[in-house]
Amino acid sequence: MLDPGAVDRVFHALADPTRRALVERLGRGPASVKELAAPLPMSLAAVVQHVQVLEQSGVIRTEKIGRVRSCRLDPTGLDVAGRWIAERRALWERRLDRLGDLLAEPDSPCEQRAQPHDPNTTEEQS
Amino acid sequence: MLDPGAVDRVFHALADPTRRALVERLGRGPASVKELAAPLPMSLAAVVQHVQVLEQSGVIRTEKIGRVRSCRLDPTGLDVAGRWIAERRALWERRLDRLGDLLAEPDSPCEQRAQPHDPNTTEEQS
DNA sequence: CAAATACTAAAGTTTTAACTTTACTTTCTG
DNA sequence: CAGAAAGTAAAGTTAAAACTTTAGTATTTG
Repeated sequence: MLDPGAVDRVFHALADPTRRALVERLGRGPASVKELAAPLPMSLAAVVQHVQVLEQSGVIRTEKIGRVRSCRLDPTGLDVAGRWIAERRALWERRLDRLGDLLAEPDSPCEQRAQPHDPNTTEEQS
Repeated sequence: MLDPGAVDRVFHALADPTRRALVERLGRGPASVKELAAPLPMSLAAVVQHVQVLEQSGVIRTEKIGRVRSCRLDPTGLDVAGRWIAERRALWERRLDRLGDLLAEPDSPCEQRAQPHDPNTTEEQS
């Protein structure tokens, strides 16, 4: 259920702004490494390295045809990151639900510090 | 629409495995910095620094009461990352849809090049 | 076939980030 | 009130990443 190594690789891949720019570009369709490098202020070799990181993390897929390596998005990688995030958010919401239950329960068997508490104040956080 | 600075901060924050571990821990409920540090093989000061990165990225919120700083998850940060990912995935799917349309069309005026090689740009020489 | 193209591999440099140590502040607790 | 507890701030150290340069290898193209 979500290989920790895969999670690590994909979040590391997405942490770099250049690599996110590559992903955004590839969202508009496949491109060669040369095309990816064109708008970027760095050497082709640097872009090749970024492409390798993205591929190893499963965020993109590449295929070499002749002397051109064509790159395109692969949803597998983004799914790993998306699922990790969704899981954390789900946990957070479950907790809020349970908290809501406790507050709704007028007579909970919960051994809380029974603070004298103004019944008018609503404790809320946004 | 998704401040690039915010995206950068949150993906940088989530790139570190220790920080993701902190987020996972906080998914099970709030905790002090000391409690967060307990299971980790590093100094308290290091954990404080991680907590600061997480807070500045909007992934967690903290509040200091007396001498203890209490930390809890804040969905705002994860939302930023989640939305960025969802947008890329949406683009990818729209593209597949269009491709499907083209393939379904038996008599399409198929433009060969999906990303037209810009006729204006002269091929670069190095 | 010679030159150009599009990478690729390896090594070195530089920047960034993580982590430590030390010293200090503030807030409890006995 | 003395000392412990829980951070915090700053500086230094170390390790990881990003990027460059150089020197290649296949693969077209004229």
